[in-house]
Amino acid sequence: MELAEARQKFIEAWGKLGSEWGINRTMAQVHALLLISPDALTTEDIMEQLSISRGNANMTLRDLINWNLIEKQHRPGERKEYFYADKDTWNIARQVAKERRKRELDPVIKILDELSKVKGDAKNPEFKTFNKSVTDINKLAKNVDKTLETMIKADESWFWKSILKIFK
Amino acid sequence: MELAEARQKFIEAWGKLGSEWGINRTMAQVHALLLISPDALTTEDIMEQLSISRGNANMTLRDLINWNLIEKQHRPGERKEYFYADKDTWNIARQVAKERRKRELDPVIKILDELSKVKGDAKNPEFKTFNKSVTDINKLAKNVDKTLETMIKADESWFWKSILKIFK
DNA sequence: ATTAAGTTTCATTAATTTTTGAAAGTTTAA
DNA sequence: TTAAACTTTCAAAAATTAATGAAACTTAAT
Repeated sequence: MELAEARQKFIEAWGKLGSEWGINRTMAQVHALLLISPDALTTEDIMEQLSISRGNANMTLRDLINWNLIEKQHRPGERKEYFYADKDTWNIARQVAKERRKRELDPVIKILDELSKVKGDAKNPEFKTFNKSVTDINKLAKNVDKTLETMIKADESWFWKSILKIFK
Repeated sequence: MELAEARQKFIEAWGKLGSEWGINRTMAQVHALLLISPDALTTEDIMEQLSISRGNANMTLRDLINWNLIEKQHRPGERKEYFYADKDTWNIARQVAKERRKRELDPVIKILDELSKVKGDAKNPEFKTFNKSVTDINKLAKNVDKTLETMIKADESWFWKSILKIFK
């Protein structure tokens, strides 16, 4: 396979995975493109290589910056802005984990905590079932939360060494 | 908070979380409703409680069955079909992990394996960057895959005890 | 065989999400 | 200042995804 074709496939695959996981396809594709670009790219480069509009490119780049996955670079004597992606896969994974935890898991845990407190008649099957499901899911969510917390702080080789050791 | 209100909130929260993770909101809500229902429900019950159409209810229930999250039940002397959700949270988590791994992670690993094999000029920065990103992501994806594999097979208390022990 | 109860399908409609592109806004150098 | 280079915004359009509901289908009891 030619490098050009392989690059294209990578961008597509990353875009597809992104969209299956609630991340807009273009955002994932722009990220993929930057990941395999040795040098920082301009908005124009990105628009051209992915055939997307200026508005779309701009919004997407802003989002990626907010997720801390790419950074703006400036070059002396130039007005243009360049965008560069952090190439450290472990940083990327941690960053994504961090953002999604904050935006999605934490709010749910907050609600589950509240719902765990709801009181009711211990004889009422409807209450019992509700209570058990909520409590159980809450516990699971908290375990996931703690694990993510550790992962976010952890050094990559240590993390996988530890995980894979128990699971060998 | 009243039980009825709490149930409503739970259904909403589960629906929202689902949609953020690429699972259709209605599917997550039907699952939530069944999770907090002590007895199996009919299509009619579900249509009514969530105000959705018969077609939508039917498709959603079929999907949930395919994900192995709910089961059809029949009662002697009755034509109606009843739907009942597995209430074991750990089973649910494993089941979801299993399905998403099969549908989403495995195909990406397959592509990454192919892309890792692409040969190129070791002096070409474009090739070097591509190769490094693909190889690194591939390693990460395989570690995740192994961890999921273990989780899918594991007993809950063992799994969290092991994980949280290293991370305490 | 007929019918009534229940289930499934799928073309159409509705809702949501994403993208466009032109206009407005900013910045910097002359 | 002015104007060129570049960035941002956002209303409208397009694309995608989900939901509806009526008709077709299935099943089982009479």
